[in-house]
Amino acid sequence: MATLKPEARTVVPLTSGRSATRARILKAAREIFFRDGFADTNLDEVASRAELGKGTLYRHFESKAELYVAVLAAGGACFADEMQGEVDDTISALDRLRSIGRFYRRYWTEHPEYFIIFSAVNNQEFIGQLPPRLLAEVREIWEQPLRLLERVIADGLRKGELRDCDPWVMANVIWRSGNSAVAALVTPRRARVIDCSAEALYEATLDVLLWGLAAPPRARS
Amino acid sequence: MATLKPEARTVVPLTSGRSATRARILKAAREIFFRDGFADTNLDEVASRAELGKGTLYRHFESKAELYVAVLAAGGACFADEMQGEVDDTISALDRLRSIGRFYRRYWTEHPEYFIIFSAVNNQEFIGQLPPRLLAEVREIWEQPLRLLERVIADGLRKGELRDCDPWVMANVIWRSGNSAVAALVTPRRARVIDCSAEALYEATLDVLLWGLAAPPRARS
Amino acid sequence: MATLKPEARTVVPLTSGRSATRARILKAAREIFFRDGFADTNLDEVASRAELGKGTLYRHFESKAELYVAVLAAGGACFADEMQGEVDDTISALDRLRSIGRFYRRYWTEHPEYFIIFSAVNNQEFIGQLPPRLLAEVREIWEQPLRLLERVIADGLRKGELRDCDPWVMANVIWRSGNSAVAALVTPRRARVIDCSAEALYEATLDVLLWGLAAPPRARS
Amino acid sequence: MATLKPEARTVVPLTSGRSATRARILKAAREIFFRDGFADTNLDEVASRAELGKGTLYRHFESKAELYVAVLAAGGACFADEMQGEVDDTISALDRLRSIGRFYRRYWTEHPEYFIIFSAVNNQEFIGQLPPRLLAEVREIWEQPLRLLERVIADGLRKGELRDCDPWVMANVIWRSGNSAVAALVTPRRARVIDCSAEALYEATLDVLLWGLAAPPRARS
DNA sequence: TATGAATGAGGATTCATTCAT
DNA sequence: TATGAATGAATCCTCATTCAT
Repeated sequence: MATLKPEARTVVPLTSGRSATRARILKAAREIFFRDGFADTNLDEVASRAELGKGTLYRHFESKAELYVAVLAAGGACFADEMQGEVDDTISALDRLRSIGRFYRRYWTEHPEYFIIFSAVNNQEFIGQLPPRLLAEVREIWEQPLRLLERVIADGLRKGELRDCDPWVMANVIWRSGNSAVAALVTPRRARVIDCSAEALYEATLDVLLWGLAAPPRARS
Repeated sequence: MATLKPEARTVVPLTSGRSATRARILKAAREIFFRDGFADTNLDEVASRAELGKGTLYRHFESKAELYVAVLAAGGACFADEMQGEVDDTISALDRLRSIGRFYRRYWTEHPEYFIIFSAVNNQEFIGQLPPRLLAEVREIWEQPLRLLERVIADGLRKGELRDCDPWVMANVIWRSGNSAVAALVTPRRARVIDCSAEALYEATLDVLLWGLAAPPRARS
Repeated sequence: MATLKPEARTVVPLTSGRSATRARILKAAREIFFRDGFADTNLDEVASRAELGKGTLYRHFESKAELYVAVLAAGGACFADEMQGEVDDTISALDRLRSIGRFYRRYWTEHPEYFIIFSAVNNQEFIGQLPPRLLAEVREIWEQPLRLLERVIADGLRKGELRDCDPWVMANVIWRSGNSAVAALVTPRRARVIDCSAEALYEATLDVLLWGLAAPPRARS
Repeated sequence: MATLKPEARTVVPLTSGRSATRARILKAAREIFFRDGFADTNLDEVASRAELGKGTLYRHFESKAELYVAVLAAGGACFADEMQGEVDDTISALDRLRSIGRFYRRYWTEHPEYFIIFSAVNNQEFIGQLPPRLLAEVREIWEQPLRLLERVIADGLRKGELRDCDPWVMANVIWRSGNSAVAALVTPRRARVIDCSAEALYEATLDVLLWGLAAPPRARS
């Protein structure tokens, strides 16, 4: 409101300027996409939640799909970074997988928006409409965590901790089964088709997958 | 106009009259919903594919959502019936689960439309828009196969074939993980976010789940 | 308002039914396109002038451009028919050209809308945006009068009434010069860039063209 | 800010400062207006082609229309100057008209942008939107060449070289017919409604007009 | 019952113009 | 003076639903 002194200006950038606007749009978009899904999200509402004019959205993102993917990319980048940090190379592959499973649960429970948004893409809700360029971008973002899983599995195989399998295929099995369990965690109970404790479901999924992966004879608790 | 006596209903020719029209609508709707998803399905196209006037749709179904659920119900009824017929009580629980897994794969591969349509609901694509009555209907339809799984698991536990678990929770684990693998089977490769052989993925999922469930010591091939 | 007797219904079609709606849209569109030009025409206004919902326009015409061309086609068909009727084969080619010139003036003065609309296309105002199919349609419509001119000129050449020329090229010369003079007639004086009596301009154009075409020695008034 | 003394203006470097910026805007605007027409021209693109900020446009021109007219004015001033230089008072009026016709062809072929832009105004594409002040400006610019034509014609009449006519009206006839032929020259063939050799059309137009103007008996080649 | 024309709210996107820096 | 981010009115088009016939 009041005129700032020149020096004060360098403090402002956090709440104004191009990147701040972009961040506000992403935040608002994430919230609305999460609540309403891609098809039912109204960009007018995104704009007004971001306290910006509608046109401003288009100065930062070329289209609704582009905005969606940008939200997804932001979430994916975060996720991949944190997941990487979670992996402890000093423990067994099975324990690493278990700790990834715990991280997975914690992360998505704390950021359900990203999961739902990612999930929509993963479930081809609107994949058909996505221009190839954006599809490629989404792929790149989400391939990283899977490659990390693949590496852990390959390591476990080398050390004889795991039953024989194709690491890439098994990474996909874990990823998809894990997602299906997380989906229960982040979906409000009244919106779920089948009623079942999401916590128990998640634990059981993790347990079955680890048992199913482990090489006999067992040395686990 | 007047309520018909039950016997009178069976007299109505199967290829004309109210029920035949309904069937044509359901068929057309199933095809288009499958191809385009709920949001992008245009009822004009459904009507013209059914070779019916658009108004006719509304004489048989109250709304687009109602039509969607009716398609889903038809698919679910079919599925539950066939799945029931597949279960052979003379074999072990693990083998029964494996044979259900095979059936699952075969059924959805032959009827991908139903899977996609079911999947959309399952993934809360538009659950928010579904009136509670329709949601309840969907629930009832899809609970049957899960209850069947639950019974097989409970039986396996009784006979000591399986590791200790909550049958209902484990039925949900299998159901969700299985769905996540089927999703890969019925999604065209170019539309999948992550590239992985769907057949290998399905087999690996089935294998891991069964290993994970089986009680040690193992007696399986 | 009051219920009509069944017999009376057959009288109604002129003001209701699909073709009547189409006609109302064409009329409204012609008026607004005439007044505002293609780019500045608002289809909402067309709809409300036609006393129809906006969506109705799209049940009859696929797009704004399609509607524009339909208006043009209606005008062009009328024009070609009447022009054909105007040609009297018993008189000399020069006199036939003169009478076509008179017809031209009369017709466009009575239907300035069509001229303006045609003119916009002719002056490539939005030709670039026109899908090839529509461009071809426009071409076909407007080629007819030119072919008629070409025939009259060729006939005059055969009879030695006209100076040597390429009939198709000369038809184009007359058509374009004629149009440029008609443009003055149908443009309100205040909107014209250069102030000049439109009537005198038209007469002088006709006179110069005919003199310029006639073979010497002259036998004209 | 303050009014500069006339001498001071010539001191401003030609490649920087206010007038150079203005020139760059005009050049960019001319190119884009030419390619896209008034309605479809995007000022963002003009600014970026001029390698200037968008706001800068508004420091030099009050509005899009104002910019359009400025482009037009620049072209018109050029044209009038060169046309004036082309007229050779030592030859006959008919020959002077013919040489103007040649100049006309050459000039517009070399500067199609100006012609298209001028043409758009001439064809009232957006005359309705033009504030009266700008319309007056356009009029003044384009009246000069017509007055020059008028003088040549009046001279020809005085010397008995031309058939009797109103010089101002006839100047308008030549101007409009000439424009209609130039239009063919500067319009890419695929964009023309009617297909006809533009060169032949131009020559034929010139020929017919001169024959039509010349007083009999003829003494022309 | 079947029809299909009509509806109009709704939504994505564009762009000339403004204004704080 | 130059900038370019922000604006928001404007506009084309879609489509689920209604209703007169």
